[in-house]
Amino acid sequence: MRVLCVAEKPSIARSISEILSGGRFTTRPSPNKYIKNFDFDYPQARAHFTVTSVSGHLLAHDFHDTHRKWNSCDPFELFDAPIQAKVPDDKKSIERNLMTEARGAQMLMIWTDCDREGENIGAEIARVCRSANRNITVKRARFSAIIAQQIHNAAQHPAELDMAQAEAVDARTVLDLRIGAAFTRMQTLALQARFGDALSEGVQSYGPCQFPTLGFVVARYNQVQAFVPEMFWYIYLSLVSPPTGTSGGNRETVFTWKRGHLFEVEVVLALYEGVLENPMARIRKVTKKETKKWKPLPLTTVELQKAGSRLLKLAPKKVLDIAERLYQQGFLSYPRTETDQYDPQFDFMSLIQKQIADNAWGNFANSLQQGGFNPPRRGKNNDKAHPPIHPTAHAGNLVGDERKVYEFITRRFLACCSKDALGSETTVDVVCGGEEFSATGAIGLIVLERNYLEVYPYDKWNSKEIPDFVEGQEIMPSICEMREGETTRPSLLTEADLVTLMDKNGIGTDATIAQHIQTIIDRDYVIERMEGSTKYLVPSTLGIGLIDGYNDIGFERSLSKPQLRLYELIICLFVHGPFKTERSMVQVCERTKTKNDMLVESIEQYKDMFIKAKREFDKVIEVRPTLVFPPDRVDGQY
DNA sequence: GCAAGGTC
Repeated sequence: MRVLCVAEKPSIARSISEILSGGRFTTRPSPNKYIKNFDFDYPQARAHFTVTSVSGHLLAHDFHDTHRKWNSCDPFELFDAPIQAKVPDDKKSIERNLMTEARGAQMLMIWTDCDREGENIGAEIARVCRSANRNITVKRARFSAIIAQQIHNAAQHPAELDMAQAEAVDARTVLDLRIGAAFTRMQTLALQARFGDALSEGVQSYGPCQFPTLGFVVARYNQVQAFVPEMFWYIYLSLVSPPTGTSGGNRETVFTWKRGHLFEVEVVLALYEGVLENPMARIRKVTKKETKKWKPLPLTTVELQKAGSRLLKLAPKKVLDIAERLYQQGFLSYPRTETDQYDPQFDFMSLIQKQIADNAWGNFANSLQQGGFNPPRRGKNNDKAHPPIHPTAHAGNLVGDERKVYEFITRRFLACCSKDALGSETTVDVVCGGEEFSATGAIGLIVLERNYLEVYPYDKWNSKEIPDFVEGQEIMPSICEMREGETTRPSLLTEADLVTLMDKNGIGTDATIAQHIQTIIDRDYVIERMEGSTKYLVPSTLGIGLIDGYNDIGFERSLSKPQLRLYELIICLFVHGPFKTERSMVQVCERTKTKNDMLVESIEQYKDMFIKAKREFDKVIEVRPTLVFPPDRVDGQY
């Protein structure tokens, strides 16, 4: 029997071939320069295998020519306009390859990633192969890691494609296109009609991911604007001790007030006067305990992007692009992963070995090999497809940002394989005039073993010595004052904050979060502002106008707030059928519609929102154009 | 000139 195996990407096709053939396969070119066909016998299944791949989705969806031109129709028609799925020109060679290979095979085995999109790509592959060979048997190999045992098992016990998941992705695709195109054209054309091309250049896009993303930025901005500082008062108590042998200058030990700070000045004043009456402080308790600073978790895509923004000062999109390049050069593992736990069989030692050559961290790698190795911590996430991001080869010649990203990932990997840092923390509890104070944490810390910190300078943990105190000892504070302060304004969002929010709310995927942030910047909805060394995201007048505008309309289901997107409901229905657990879904599901009814109904809901939005949109830009553009632009001085 | 999702 001849079996045609098709993976989602060329690298997986090669890995599968290596494992199943034990390294004995022949390679044939395909009409596509990135894709190779691998041939070998697989006696375990008494078959001849050909393994090839696609490169992500084969099909692209768009409207017909009759609706593709912006002025060809009212944007509203896009909710019902026919959508065609076709193989774009640059993928035609991939399609040709599949058809040729399918003609000579009795079985098609789908090896796409085991996620929803993978199921959909699998269905695309099956359609193409069946068009060339209508009798071909279609099977699905299920695997969660590129490990020999799993790959063999998948090859020998193939299952079926999950068409429900594949259809759910079709629903998502169609909804994204309809909603995105309709709202984008409506917004853009309305602004152009009111302000002309010169004022309103570019595209004012709407998308079910980019708008909630913008919504986060605007919500934080509004919080910052609405903030009113509040006064508070507290008692400041400290002891200044003379310098010791090693440290120059006086050392001040601050005892923080157990009450923190209070907002009633009279109350603090009364307590403070009590302290002043009897200012001698008595050491109530001295506690010394071992403490740890935990080494970092194995690296996921989202964490890489956050760290890249916070530590390396690179935009999330840029970090991901660089990681992708390094992956293609063979320096890194696959950079899009949600997994923060290593497989128990993972071969750490040979990867650590490869880093011994490095000038900066080679010695540390060596120490891990000489008994310093400890298994990495295990996080809670596993996408069952890819391991955490780690270096796969030593790269000595990188420069600039590539070097920075590679260095971070490598140091992170070595840190994961090391030990937690150990320290000893002293807490001193003090009573003064009936009030309790204590000095603790960073103040009384002695770092005993730096361990992973030696290779991971991104974490800071430094000793801060505290004078020796004895229980029962009485001291006269050097400073005992009532001080005042103000609550501080929340800060604007950073890119790292935004990545966290999107991740938590399920906006986009690990591979697309960075793109959505880039989109709202490219659209001039958001401006990056540097303050010191931190980059903050500030919404533009346009961004605020759009979000506040939609919020003011008061949709039942907001177009701008993070939420379970409507089509997520449909996907759930496609995949699981009606369910009753989550409240937000109950309304929809109790009606027990069929899947197609659901799709039609949700399009109807979006149509209603569209009509309302268009009406309000026209009204807003007519009556208060400054909500959309800055006053100087509206007045023509721009 | 529109979306979001794959990947090269």
